Amino acid sequence: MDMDEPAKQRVVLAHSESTDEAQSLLELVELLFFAYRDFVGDPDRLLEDFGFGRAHHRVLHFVARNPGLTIANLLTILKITKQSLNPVLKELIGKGYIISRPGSDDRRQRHLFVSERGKSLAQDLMSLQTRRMARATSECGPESAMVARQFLAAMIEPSERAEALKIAAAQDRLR
Amino acid sequence: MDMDEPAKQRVVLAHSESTDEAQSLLELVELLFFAYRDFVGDPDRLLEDFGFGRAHHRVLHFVARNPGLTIANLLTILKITKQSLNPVLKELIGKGYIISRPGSDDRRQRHLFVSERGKSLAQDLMSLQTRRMARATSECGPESAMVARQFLAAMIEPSERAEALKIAAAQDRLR
DNA sequence: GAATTTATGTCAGTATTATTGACATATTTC
DNA sequence: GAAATATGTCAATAATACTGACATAAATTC
Repeated sequence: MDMDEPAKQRVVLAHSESTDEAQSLLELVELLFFAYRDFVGDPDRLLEDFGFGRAHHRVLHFVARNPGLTIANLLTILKITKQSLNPVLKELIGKGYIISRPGSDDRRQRHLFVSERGKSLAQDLMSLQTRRMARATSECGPESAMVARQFLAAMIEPSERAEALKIAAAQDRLR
Repeated sequence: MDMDEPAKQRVVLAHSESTDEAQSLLELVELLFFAYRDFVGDPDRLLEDFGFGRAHHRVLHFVARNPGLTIANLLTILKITKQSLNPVLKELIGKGYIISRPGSDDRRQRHLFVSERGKSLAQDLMSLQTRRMARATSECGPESAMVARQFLAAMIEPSERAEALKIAAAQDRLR
């Protein structure tokens, strides 16, 4: 590095903005990657025993949390196509984890519910993930969970945030 | 609810533990799902323009952040098999985003580096993700980022945590 | 009441990313 | 020289996603 070229150095600093700040953001990005990897790893192992995958987990989870959900609702939450959902949902219904009922109001719609079996599996999967959250909370202190909650919410796409918060705040019907 | 059956109520409470606590953990689980969905959504759109997928992103990212990484290192970080990595890495090398060099110490090993082109794409992808983190930080306050960092680290599998923190704390070589 | 729209279901073809198992090659270590 | 190690490769398979096309039933609109 040429010591007598201060202009060049200024350019470098301008490009990297505040280095500490940038480094902190980078760390958050990578820690989120690792945290999520382990967060989904727990349920993955249990799901294997049932011949299910992550896609089954997500469907079962949101149906358990939002009984009476329609197909269209579910597709919006999961952001997948009906063609992707179909085989997964069919399998969950076929194996008796989810129950589909035509709507009484609009009979074209299907309202989805978990069976006792589905409720039980959804609970087991959920408890693996809340356990991880509980451990992190106990390590970082109860206030940290509130901050983490706020921070995660702020990461959600603004246009989706209200909807996501509404779902997350759903009365817990799993117990 | 029968007001004169305190015993029953106690049983319910025992099963659900502290309801507020449980509800808070459930919310964290769901918010993490939505946050991560959007977190990976940004880069996905950019990657499409290059004919790359998420797998390419992860490889490019960790090579950019840890120049000289060996294949074995990379497999450990990503927790995938070499057969899964192979086509992705070959494509990144073939298109000139990553450079592979035999180790001078152990010539069986391959040391991976990003090219200028690879560095540039890695930067662009990273900035999409740090931007989201920056937005969340500005919404929740600078202290929140530190708490979020601690909380995410606590979510990582204890046996992996030291390694993950080491990687996340790597000097930023992207700029 | 006929025409259109909507909610769902289904088929076919394809892509990405992952797996296991088997085997090849080069290099290092014992 | 034999064994272990790091990487590369082939084949078969699976899970999860996509687009496009089309079918059906029910609701809505004209």
